[in-house]
Amino acid sequence: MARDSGSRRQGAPNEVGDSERIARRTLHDEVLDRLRDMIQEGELRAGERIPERALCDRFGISRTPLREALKVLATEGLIDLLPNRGAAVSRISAEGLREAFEVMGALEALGGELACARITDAEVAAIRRLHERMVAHHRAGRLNDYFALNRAIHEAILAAADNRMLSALYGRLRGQVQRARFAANLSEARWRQAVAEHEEMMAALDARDAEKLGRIMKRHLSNKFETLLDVVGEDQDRAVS
Amino acid sequence: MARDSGSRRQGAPNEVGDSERIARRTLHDEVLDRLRDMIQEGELRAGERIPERALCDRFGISRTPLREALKVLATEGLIDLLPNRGAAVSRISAEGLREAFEVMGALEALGGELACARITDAEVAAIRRLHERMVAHHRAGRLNDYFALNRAIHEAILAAADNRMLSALYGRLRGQVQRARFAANLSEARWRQAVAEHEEMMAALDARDAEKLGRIMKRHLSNKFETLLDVVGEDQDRAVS
DNA sequence: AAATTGCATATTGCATTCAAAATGCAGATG
DNA sequence: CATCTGCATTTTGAATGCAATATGCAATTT
Repeated sequence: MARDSGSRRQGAPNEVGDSERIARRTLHDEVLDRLRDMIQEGELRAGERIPERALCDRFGISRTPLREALKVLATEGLIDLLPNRGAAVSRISAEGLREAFEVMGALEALGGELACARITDAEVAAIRRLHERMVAHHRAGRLNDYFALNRAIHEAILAAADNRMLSALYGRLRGQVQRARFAANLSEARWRQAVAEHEEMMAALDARDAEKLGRIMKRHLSNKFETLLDVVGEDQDRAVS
Repeated sequence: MARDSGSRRQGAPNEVGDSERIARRTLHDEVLDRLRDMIQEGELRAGERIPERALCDRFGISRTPLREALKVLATEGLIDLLPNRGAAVSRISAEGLREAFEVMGALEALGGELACARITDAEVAAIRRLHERMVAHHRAGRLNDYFALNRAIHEAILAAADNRMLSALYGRLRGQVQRARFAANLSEARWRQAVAEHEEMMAALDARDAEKLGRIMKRHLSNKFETLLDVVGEDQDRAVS
């Protein structure tokens, strides 16, 4: 297929900062990350077909590594594989969104509970600082900064839970869900409520009250889902993303 | 590669009972299931290398669909992919097992809670019958039958929770974990305890007490993990499976 | 004799090729 | 005029081929 040069390339050299080690990624891995991003960033829209050939040309690779990446994306739930008919970016139904949020709620709660048992004082202090900054962003109405800190806090708690499987699973679900960018619209009331819940979370975390933190985080996520439904509107059948 | 016949085969026709629809599965799907089984059944042991060529010969397929299946198994966590060095059945560390059980506990609890809200009387009655049969197996000391019913009960509760994502996730984790066949040895004391917990579960389910059922199921799984650790022994570093 | 180097072999990653299924469209049929 | 049939085109599924990396072994050096 006369590619840029007939020779082998060997992955973007060293994207991680790991200075000694020479990073040598495989093409399918690279493509996988790239496609995941494209889907999550909305560059590929839900329901959109993914013709193999077009992407191959775009990435300058052959179909083999691309197809391997597609199989993986399918198991991650980001695309649907229609036998003999190619791949399409998966649509998330309102139903699927509910399911994802229910599971994420349970995972967040678990993260909170485990974190209470395992977190160090220093880590709590660090999260506290993130929290203060987040509250400041709320006061100033800086939604994007608020979301960034919000996410950082949830990730810090998960990290403190010291369960890689949990973090990985949660990350995957968030990836599936965040395509529904309810984020953009958030009523002032909902926003205040979310911040209040975060205050509660901090209190429970300070007290190392696992039960309580778990409950709050579960409720927090449940409310997040309600917010999303508000934004999406009433028709339950419409694909959300 | 001179296969059995140069021609295309088209998957085992119609393994599902779906009588009208002609099932036409792809090779990689078929291989995927087959490999998953082989790993979970212990036909491929943990740590064992998986040379592509050997499996291709064995299945009578080319490397392409096999490699696609391997990529998927890797994302499912059943195998590790070493760049340029092939695949190996993943070892589960005691650490990984703990993580998996923590997550499964949260998922079971969620399943129980949701089930309480959504389950019908008929479904409860059906689970009750499964429960009675399971108890009978316990009394008679039929471990395998007990396990079968045990699993059926947990699956029925999950099904009643009406959350496909939850069921799928749980199934995957169980797949990773069940290779550690602690099942075989189970002290009488532990067994009695498990049955007692199931009694509690039934009571909570009858009362539709979501909180309580969730708590019990979480503890149930936590105990299951303890049991496993008993069997595995004390050295934390040894790979369990 | 142990360690190291160089080479032959085997295995993996990817590109390419070939076959089967799906898609689109023109003409035929009612 | 709408629908159906048959063929050409496109696209997917799988096999094969080729280059690069890893592996194993023997000869060499100290």
